[in-house]
Amino acid sequence: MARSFYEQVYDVVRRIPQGRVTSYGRIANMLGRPHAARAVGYALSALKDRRPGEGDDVPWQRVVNSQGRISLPNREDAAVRQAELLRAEGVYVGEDLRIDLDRYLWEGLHWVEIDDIMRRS
DNA sequence: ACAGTGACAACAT
DNA sequence: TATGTTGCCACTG
Repeated sequence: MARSFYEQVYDVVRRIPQGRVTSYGRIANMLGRPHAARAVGYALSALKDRRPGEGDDVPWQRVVNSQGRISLPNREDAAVRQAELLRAEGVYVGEDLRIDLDRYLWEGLHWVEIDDIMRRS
């Protein structure tokens, strides 16, 4: 059976370089689901109740919305934590939790890598 | 099977 | 710019 959408999302996120960020929508596009941005956010949200030892290597803090803003409505504490994690790896995050995409945006994977993730790996 | 849920995004005001 | 609205989606009881 093919990998679940969530697993594919985690695989992509794991490949975001340290100090760079990308958006929910871009990840959805990379996986061939241009309209599944919301589901990507849902997948990352699911990490919060992961079982011990799994999902620890998913750098979820490197995913922001299309405007370059940290998107965690009704979760101020988590938003602040995400900002701190990003600053810790060299990304400038303003007081308004905004990030300059022209400077930190990760363009994404090459199709060969995408194919690898989609199939199996 | 089906309605509800959200860490989205594009568009309209 | 700042909200509000609408379309979309994978996953869950």
